[in-house]
Amino acid sequence: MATTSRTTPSPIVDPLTLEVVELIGTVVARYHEEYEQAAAQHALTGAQARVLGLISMDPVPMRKIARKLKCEPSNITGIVDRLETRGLVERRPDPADRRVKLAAATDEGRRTARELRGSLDFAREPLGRLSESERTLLRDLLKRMLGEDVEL
Amino acid sequence: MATTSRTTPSPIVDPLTLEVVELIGTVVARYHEEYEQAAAQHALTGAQARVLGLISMDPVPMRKIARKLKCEPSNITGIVDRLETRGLVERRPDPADRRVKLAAATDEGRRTARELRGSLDFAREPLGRLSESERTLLRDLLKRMLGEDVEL
DNA sequence: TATTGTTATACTCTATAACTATA
DNA sequence: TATAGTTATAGAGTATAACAATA
Repeated sequence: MATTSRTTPSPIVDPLTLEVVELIGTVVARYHEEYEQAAAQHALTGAQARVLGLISMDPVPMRKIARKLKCEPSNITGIVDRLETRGLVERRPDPADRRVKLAAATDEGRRTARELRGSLDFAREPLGRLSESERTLLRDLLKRMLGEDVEL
Repeated sequence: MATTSRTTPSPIVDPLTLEVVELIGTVVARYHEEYEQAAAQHALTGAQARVLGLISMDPVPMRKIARKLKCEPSNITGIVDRLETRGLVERRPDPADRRVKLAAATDEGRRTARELRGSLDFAREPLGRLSESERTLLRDLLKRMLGEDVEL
């Protein structure tokens, strides 16, 4: 212990809400940890894994990837460069607009993306502790929390 | 296309679980977005805000900060350097062990940390959509999910 | 003129390894 | 010898600004 600095619990938020926020913080930390770990198993960074996952179904214009990842388009250039060097992604022209380049997963890229999804333990480990009805409840609560109108 | 049968070791996950995982992904994204935004309002990076929040109550040894943030100790040096330059953090000797340096928030650092907590809308905005009983339910579900034994 | 992707630049975060000063 | 913190280094992500090709 050190200085006796009393910290004021800022805005008036009830203890229950604070507890839920803290729990969500724990979930967020756990989620990220597992995601980075799964990516690392394939020698990918988190950003690379996210981009690969994003384009693994259909080719996506560079600009659109940036919007989805909420970052500047110039960053995507580098990330796709590294994925392309590894043979997981390739750039294709867009027949409709010659300014656009589509980032598309190669066969190996799709395989890696699939394995990546599979190795995400988050579905099994923590969620496995809940029964089906509990998972349904959790789903509806999260949906309501995120703005979707769900009857509970 | 891999013709071998070992294509996907991914476990058969039911649609409900997948939906919950996806929802959690959305929560994680929203949480991060808000956190970075709150940090940016104080011209801090996410890592800086996390460190500042961590030491805002009591001084913490550099090594311990690294453990909490799950990163290498050498990284903390730089982050604390930048916080120190801004006058938000100071390094203090540990009377008990002269090898140890304690990172401690200054008065301004504590004020910033408090404002940071206050500007985290995550408590108000999404959680505000839930009633108190729903929040209680969510809390218990998250607790169970995270391993704490709770009777539901 | 506006948009797409890229390049160049600078900063931060990250891990690794080597160093110092203590223990 | 072992530990705490630092330095040096390199790679990656990020934002900004300027650029070429295309619309």
